[in-house]
Amino acid sequence: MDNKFLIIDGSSLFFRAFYALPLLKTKRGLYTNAIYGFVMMVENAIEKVKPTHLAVCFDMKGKTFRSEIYKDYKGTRQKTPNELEQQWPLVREILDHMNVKILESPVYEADDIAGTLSKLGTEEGFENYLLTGDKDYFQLVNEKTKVLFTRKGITDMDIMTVEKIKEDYGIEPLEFIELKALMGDSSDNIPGIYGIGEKTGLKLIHEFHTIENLYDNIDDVSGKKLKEKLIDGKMSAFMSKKLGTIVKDVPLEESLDDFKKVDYDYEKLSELYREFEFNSMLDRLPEKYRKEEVEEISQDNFEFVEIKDLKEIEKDLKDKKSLAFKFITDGKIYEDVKPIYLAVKVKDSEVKFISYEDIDFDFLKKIMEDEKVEKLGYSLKEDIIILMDLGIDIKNYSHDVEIAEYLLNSTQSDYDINKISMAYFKNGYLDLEDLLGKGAKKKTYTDLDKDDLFKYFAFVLNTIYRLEDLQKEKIDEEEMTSLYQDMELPLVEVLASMEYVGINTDEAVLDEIDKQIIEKLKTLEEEIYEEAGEEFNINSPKQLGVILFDKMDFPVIKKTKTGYSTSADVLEKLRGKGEIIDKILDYRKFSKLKSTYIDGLKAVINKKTKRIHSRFMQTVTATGRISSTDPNLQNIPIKTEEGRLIRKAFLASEGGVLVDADYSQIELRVLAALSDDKEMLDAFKHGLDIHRKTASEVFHVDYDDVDDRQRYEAKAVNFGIVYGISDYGLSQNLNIPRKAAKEYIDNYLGHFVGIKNYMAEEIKNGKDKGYVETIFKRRRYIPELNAKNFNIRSFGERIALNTPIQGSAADIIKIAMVKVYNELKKRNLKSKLIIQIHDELVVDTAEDEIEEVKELMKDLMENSVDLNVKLSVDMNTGANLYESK
DNA sequence: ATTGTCACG
DNA sequence: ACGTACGTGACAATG
Repeated sequence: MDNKFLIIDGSSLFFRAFYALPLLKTKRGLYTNAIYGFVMMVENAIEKVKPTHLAVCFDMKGKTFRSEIYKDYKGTRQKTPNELEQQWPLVREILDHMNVKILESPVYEADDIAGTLSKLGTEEGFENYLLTGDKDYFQLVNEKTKVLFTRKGITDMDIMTVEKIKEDYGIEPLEFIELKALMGDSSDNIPGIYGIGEKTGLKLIHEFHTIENLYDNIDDVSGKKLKEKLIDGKMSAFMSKKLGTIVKDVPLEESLDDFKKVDYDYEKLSELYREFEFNSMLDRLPEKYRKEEVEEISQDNFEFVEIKDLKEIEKDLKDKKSLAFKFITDGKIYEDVKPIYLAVKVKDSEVKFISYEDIDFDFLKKIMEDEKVEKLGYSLKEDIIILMDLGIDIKNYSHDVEIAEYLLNSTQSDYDINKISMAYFKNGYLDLEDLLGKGAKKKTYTDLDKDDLFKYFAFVLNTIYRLEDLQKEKIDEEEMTSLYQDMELPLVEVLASMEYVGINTDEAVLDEIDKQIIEKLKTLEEEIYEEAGEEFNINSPKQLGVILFDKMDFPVIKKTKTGYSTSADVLEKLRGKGEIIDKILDYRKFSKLKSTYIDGLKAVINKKTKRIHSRFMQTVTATGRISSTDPNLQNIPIKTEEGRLIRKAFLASEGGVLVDADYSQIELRVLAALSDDKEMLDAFKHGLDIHRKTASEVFHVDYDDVDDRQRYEAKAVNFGIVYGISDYGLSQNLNIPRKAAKEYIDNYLGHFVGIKNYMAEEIKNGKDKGYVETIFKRRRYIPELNAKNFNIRSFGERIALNTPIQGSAADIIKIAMVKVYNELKKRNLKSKLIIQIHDELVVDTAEDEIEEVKELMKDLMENSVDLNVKLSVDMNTGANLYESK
């Protein structure tokens, strides 16, 4: 058999792979796109060439002999991004396990080594293949040497032979050196001759073949301008030729025999591919090294039937007491938009579709409320809301693909079922975005062909079943089964109810406040223009910055990456230096109130019910908290009186009151429980004011002698502890010197030793395991903890400290929510849980149930969990949110 | 689509 | 020596 030598230009492939692919990231936060693309290209080339010999060449960092010739060589190269840098050692690790020889030199570049190898190969009569994305290699092509030139993407490859080069460029391979001498190379910062590009260059080389010959016959060049350019650039051309010529006699220790291809270390490769989540790579390995979970999805994934009578599923349900379902709808039922279809799949049966109008709702109610039939779904909250509207009380729903995936990795940006599917399976996907498009032209389900629509939802329902066991297994392995079944799944129904019920909102109250705000804004606007001496857009930070810092010469306190910072803390520091500052702060405040809380809220009041149905989201935050959108009801103003007035628009339902219950210091209590700090536990046990207690320790004064300022500062220290403290952060917050902040912290940790130890332990633990967890085993992976970059690592450490605290508090209130909701339901009370604000619950309470509700809320919230610290709940009632808080 | 700002816990 | 508090969502301006 003939010897075939595959020589790989590692550096160029690595860069090409990185820029050709989106930034892929593993669950642990490892970037893998360059590695993936690299391995893919190498494997493709190996498959194509079937080499007997193999080598990879890399550039090393630092200067090479070319820098001696021209100091600016590669001077235009930008710093490699961090995401790329990280992948570098991992590629080498893979190559090691592929048993490929890696060559690099402090003096020569990858192409010089490759040139030398191809020369060696040529001399021995090998067939040589150079795999690269760099055109420079064309000069190495000869009868025995071809270039595998990667094109756009990572799968396309051109095979460059002598003939192909002649055909494409009309010149000989070696003449590429001459061409580059003339046109230069911007990526390597080789100058060439100014004003000569590929076109002119090719024409000249075609005619004169070498630059020596060109300059010997310079008078034969047509065109005066061009001749001038050539004469002016002669030096540069010859230097560029030197720079652009690939060296072919780099001294090497290895002989060709050393590059003989050897078998891979499959065991190790399989391990790495798993870590990198390279499922398709695993498939290329011999059978016994493949990943078991990778499962082929076939076309039946998309099969379905349409039915006219829902009862057709009844016989299937006889054997399998399990079904997945999804309503297909373009809107919200509480906005009077009815679903178009219902998709159902009884386990192991075909997916069935039925028009919404054709549904026998009594039958639907029967199966949905049948405790013996388990239900599965994806984004079940949406479907439960629809069922609620139909008066159906779903029972025994046991899996929600979205919620499950969120528990497995809470830091993803979305939980699109197609993306989840791609992470578990190999093929057979349908992307909703491909179907509906995005942006302004986004279609609705109604716009789609019925066939496309059904195909997609058939995929969804089939995927729910395919994922069920895999996700549940993982959840079990990570000890989150109880968290999933006893907390998150029951909560889905609670959140569905909160969204469905909504909160009674009085638009007239908002209109009244609006009138006053409009007046205030008008006056402020005029006064600001007056002092600025011109009119401008006060809402534009850019324009405001110009007025304040260029025109009016206020001192610049802080800059953002685009210009001057005009944020409130900056303006705060400028207070007293001019009346305009206070006016801008006021203007900002009222402008915010108007846009977000007057206009914004008015726009989302349901016309028919006069209620606002905020969507409470369960899979958004990295810590386990719930979030609220459209509108966000978790950030209604309270800190300033003007803003707080907005709360008067949120009313109890007719004749009732709002009962508001909030946990007192829940995060600090959680911290006391987690750290088991004796002092802190003691303080809570004795019902002390925790900020006052902190102040007495930080400032070394008696508990009773703490003054207001000290308490205020101690409060900031406590916040800092919860956030993962830094002296700088505290100093900024309190506007005190960093040294003073450091002293506060040292005093604090010197006294609360349990907390100090806990913090160190938590960080170590996070670094070792790659994640931290809450009291109830909710997990958050923190790849930042092992970053080389100080800032990123510090950020990771603060996350490691904050997440267990914030997350455990979130766990606690979630448990309380489920208990309160279920108790209200069990007792058949009219009162409904309608809002959660992280440490606070609001129940829209019927008048005759007030005492009962207050009692049960306090009891269930304070005793929702069993901790070594007491939980304390404060209660308030009122006709509206202003009064109940 | 991104940035700056600001509302909340 | 590094430059920072943790977690969200909405809006207006601007690229």
